[in-house]
Amino acid sequence: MEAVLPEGVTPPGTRGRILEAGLELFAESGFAGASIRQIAGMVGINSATLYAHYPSKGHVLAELVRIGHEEMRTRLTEAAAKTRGDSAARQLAALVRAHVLLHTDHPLLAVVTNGELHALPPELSAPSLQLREECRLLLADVVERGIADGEFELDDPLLAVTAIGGLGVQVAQWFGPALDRTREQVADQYARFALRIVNADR
Amino acid sequence: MEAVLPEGVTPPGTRGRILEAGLELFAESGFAGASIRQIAGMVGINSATLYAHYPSKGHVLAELVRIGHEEMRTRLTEAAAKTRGDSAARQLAALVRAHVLLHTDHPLLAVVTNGELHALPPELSAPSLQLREECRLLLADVVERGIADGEFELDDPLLAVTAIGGLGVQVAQWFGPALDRTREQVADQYARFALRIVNADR
Amino acid sequence: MEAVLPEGVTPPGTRGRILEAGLELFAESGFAGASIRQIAGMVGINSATLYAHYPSKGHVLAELVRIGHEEMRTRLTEAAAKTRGDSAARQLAALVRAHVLLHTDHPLLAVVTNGELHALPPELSAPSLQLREECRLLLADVVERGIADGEFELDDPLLAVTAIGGLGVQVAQWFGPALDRTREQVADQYARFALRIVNADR
Amino acid sequence: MEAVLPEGVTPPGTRGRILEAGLELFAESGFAGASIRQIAGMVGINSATLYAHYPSKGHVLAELVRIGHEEMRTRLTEAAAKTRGDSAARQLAALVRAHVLLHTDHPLLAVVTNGELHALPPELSAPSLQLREECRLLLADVVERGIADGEFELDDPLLAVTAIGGLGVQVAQWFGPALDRTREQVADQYARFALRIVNADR
DNA sequence: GATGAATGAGGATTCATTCAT
DNA sequence: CATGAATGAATCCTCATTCAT
Repeated sequence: MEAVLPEGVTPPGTRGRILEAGLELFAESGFAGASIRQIAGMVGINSATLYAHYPSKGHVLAELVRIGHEEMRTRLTEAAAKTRGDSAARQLAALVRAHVLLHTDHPLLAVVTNGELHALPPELSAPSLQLREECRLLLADVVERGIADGEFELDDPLLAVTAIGGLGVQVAQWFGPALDRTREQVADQYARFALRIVNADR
Repeated sequence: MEAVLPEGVTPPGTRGRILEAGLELFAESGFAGASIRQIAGMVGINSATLYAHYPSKGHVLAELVRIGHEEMRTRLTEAAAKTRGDSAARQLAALVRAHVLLHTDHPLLAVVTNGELHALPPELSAPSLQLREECRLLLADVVERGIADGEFELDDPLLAVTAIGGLGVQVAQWFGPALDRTREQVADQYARFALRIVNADR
Repeated sequence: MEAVLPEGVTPPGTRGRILEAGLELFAESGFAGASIRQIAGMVGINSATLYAHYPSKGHVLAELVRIGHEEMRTRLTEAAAKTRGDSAARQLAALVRAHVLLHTDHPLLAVVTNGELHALPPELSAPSLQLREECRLLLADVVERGIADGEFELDDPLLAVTAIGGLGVQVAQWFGPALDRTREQVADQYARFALRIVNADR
Repeated sequence: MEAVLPEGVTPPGTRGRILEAGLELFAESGFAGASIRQIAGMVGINSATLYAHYPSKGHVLAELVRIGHEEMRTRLTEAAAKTRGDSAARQLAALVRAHVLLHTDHPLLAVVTNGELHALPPELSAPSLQLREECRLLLADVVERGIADGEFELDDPLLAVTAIGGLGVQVAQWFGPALDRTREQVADQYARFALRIVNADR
């Protein structure tokens, strides 16, 4: 699978190509399993040259993780903003659609962002953890509003939020050209699943 | 988190302790990130001694992955057997409950089983991939039966099966004593989410 | 004994010093008995640095074996060329002299070249084996010509060629400053022995 | 090539099988290149069991080297004894025949005996070095007698002795079923070569 | 920016050997 | 006699990183 970073955030030139190579290799082999020489080899530079662009292997991962989380925050925030004032159901659907599309559009980035965060020292992972919590709150707020409005019906809202978030995350594990569904089809279906989970799809 | 292997499958003595240490370390750092010396250190043996029990680091992982997939197959098969003849909804609930409980009871094993399979050479991963497909079919069959019986209502059964499967898998990422929910509570809620996804919870 | 490589073929700098150290140690302890750390220690570098110059221990041996065989081919070919048109006896003497001098001048290289070839994987030893066969043919042709011309008298030319070749090879086992013979003296005597073996020294 | 030890000297049972396996492996890979586990594996015993028969890997080699040198001494002494009173030429021929036959009959043993002696600590190699010198003297004496009797004509007897000895040693490198010569044919030819070297074959 | 050479630490694995059973 | 488990030392080699050029 090709490593695609979100538009506009990839640094130009060698820096960007290092990031793309790192993304692909970290996704495939994990942070520990990918070597600086592999990354450099994929970029076509000497491994020492990498240090002219990033101070360490960890900083390459850190930038990827940051980009991944920022992209998530951006997309979810936009989705929430665009549906401000709509019913909780419509807003939830928009959030889930955005979340799923994030994972269909950047599956490798999602895999690295979610799966390799543990490899970062706390001071590098902290900002990402905060973004993640922000996003969770975005979702949780909508669910709570839906309950308050009587739109949703849930015994355990926290588990519902967790489940709906998990649904989207899993998409990165399997979405690809092998599947004969478009990103839109998956997003629509998953939004519907979410509405059903909160019992808004009656 | 303590590394707990399913009952009855842990080899006795040093072999079993190696497996437990490997489970914990592979879950925490990934296959490449965990060293043979770390594993041996956790067991309290010299790293060379490990080779009296397993021919390579990969074989330790392979056995863990095999155990994980066999436990999944066992539990799902049992759940299906116990509900043979029941309505598709009851059977789906039983399968999801079993799937979720697998992930609450052995979260580390699930993380390793799902996340480190790629580190195995194909000949060691093939048997596990087949078990995984078996389990997917178990779930898919129930969903199809539910549709045929008019119990379930779904536009895209394949995506629903994927989503329901993904729900359970994600549980391993967060379930733990920090959460004030019992394994049973999570399983019940998730079973209900699954029924809602297939629109059987009307 | 000091490890002396043929003039002009030693790579400059560290690469060459690695080769010389390898030569000495492989000759003394065999390929398996010499460690990469010993070689590096003799050169005065870290053992990891060796891999900046050769991809593996085997490649160090391979280059030595290649140099040894090429030097043999060069010397024998030159000797044959310089005596083109001479009698078979004179040409045989020239070949044996060249062969013996090769072994007095580079005894360690000969020991490694002949004795450690088996340690190389086939794809690395094949070129050397071909050079060796070339040299054997050079000798065999002269002997056959001598027989055809009536200069030599032999029941079993193949065994004679083998014996004469073997004579030279053995020189590397004992020639050294301890012996009070010069390289020229040994070469002259051995050339004479060869002529006697083919019964040209009547 | 099968590892054949001289008759009557192989210890019975496991001890002997260890010796044969060691012979084969030391000949193929050198002392350092052959492992105790390989030897044990070839014998069909656990590697620890080997220590019930030999106190160390070095002692296995030491016994092989001792057997090899004793066999050489035995055969050469017998050849000399059987030709006591004969002309120097006949005795030289007998010695060379015996020497060559030793190397056709036990090529692996010769390779190990000559090529791996350096791997032994001095106190284990000393006895063998003495046997070797004994054999050299046997040959040197005959050559000197031939010169004194006027049978042989040599400028440099020492080199001649070395050359004739070397001839035989080399036989172990190539003699085998691939060659369409019998052991007797090789021995006869080489004896003749030796006589020619000393110029007794006029 | 880029590189080749260098390094100390550590990787997985094998070594010869020991010992309780 | 034989073994399985154990070990400390050593194996080859790769690691991330540095630095002079």
